[in-house]
Amino acid sequence: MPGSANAALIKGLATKARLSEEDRSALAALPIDELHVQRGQDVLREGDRPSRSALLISGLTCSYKTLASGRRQITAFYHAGDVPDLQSLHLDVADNSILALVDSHIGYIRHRDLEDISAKYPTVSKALWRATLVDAAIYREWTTNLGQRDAMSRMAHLFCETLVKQQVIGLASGDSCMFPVTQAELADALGLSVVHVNRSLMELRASGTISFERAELIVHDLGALEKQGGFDRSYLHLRMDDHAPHKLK
Amino acid sequence: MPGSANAALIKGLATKARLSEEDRSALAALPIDELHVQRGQDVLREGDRPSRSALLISGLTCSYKTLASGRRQITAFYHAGDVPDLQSLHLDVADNSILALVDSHIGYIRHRDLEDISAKYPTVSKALWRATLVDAAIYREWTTNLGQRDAMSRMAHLFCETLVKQQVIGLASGDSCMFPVTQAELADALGLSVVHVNRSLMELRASGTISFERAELIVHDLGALEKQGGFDRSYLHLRMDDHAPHKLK
DNA sequence: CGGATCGTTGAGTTGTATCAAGACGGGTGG
DNA sequence: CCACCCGTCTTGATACAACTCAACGATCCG
Repeated sequence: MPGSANAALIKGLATKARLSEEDRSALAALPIDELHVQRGQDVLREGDRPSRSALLISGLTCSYKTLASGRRQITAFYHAGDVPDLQSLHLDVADNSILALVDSHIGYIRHRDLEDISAKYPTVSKALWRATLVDAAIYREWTTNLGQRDAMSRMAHLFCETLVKQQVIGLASGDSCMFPVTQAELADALGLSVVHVNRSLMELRASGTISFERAELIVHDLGALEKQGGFDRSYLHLRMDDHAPHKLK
Repeated sequence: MPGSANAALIKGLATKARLSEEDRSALAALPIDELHVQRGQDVLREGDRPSRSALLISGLTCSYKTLASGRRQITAFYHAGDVPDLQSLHLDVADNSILALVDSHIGYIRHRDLEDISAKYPTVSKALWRATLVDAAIYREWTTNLGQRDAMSRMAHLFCETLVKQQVIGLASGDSCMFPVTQAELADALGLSVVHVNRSLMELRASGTISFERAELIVHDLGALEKQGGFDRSYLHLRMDDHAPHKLK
């Protein structure tokens, strides 16, 4: 189905930047090579020099860094419509890897095509730039999350972020969404041990604010969860204006 | 002295992106309002909607976030030639504050002027974009640092980063540089308590790899420090080609 | 049925935080 | 010039959050 990849791109970008009709039709014409990657497969490896960026059409990916010690830090999760390595457009060698956490559908967009469209449509260029700036804002928030909050709050914060991101792209139903990560992956994202993730998770569940089973996150009390995580969505820089009221609380 | 601010900007950008002669002369003509800020003064506050970005001409600034709990996370340090809030060019409301850690000299560049120059000189636009991408890469590394390394290694990593950044802009003499931060500020950057920063610092000093007194960082054994911190400069995406061999090890 | 992955639990250890207090130095005002 | 204050650094004692190691249970799948 040609164009579905472009639709995902446009939808994702639209949550991060303003797109005119002209921008949309230009983006709709962008050539995108689609392919499937299986769970556990790397989409990009640290040190690569890609000539194209990977759009996530469906599924879930993360970027991560591996240390000499063998430890791993997940630095971000990406959902449908995100371009996890958009920065590779201008940063020649990748400083992180990207991994599919579940079977995913991705689309490759050649850097040359991105540069062409950027040159021709300044507002598209601005939108892409802005998308990378939003990613950066999220990294800042993660740094803060890891540096200042304890295990429970960190986890609550991550769950809030995940829910909101998916609500915005219409992948959540009410206050629940799919989040197919193992506790080991949560541990790597939160800078905690697996055991401690397990305990914090059970504590969160016991408090009645969330359920998290079989890859599904159900938030029973978003207010409580946001409070617990010190979550304030403004760092996501969402464009709420023309976005339908996705049950904005 | 007109132009010294522009020179700082060009020098800083040149470490992060390739600039043609044409780019340089365009940047040299950019209007920049200079002013001094005193130590402890905010250059920008979370929630602001600036219409200009702040170039750091001399001194030291950091970006930080304050939590409801009163805790604070420093998310980055900025040196001469950096533009700490360049992202505000496209991100309307600031999600962090910026603070002068010592008396500093900064220059304001109007967003309108940046947009004009970007429209006219695509390679300048690309250079600015790339500068924000390098910042993002550093945030990713910090997330990893906070999530995966223990106190000593975190600190070693930060010292390596600080030294290398200053070597690149010519502010270091050999393997030492000024780094006028208090231990409390280090604590906020590293996600540690002041007491623990003090102890880790003394341990680092005792190991003979560094000295850190009266705002001066002296690295006696860079190899050992890099090893301790698991430091690999590639995430800084430095352009080493036309940069004089600043004692590149 | 056996193996693999993932989640859960227990026990003991370690890294880091907190609280508290003293030491040092630079600046200010009497 | 001294006395004092304030910010910073240092040190000790204690508490706790999070880690490690180890084992077991539950699923799922071939």
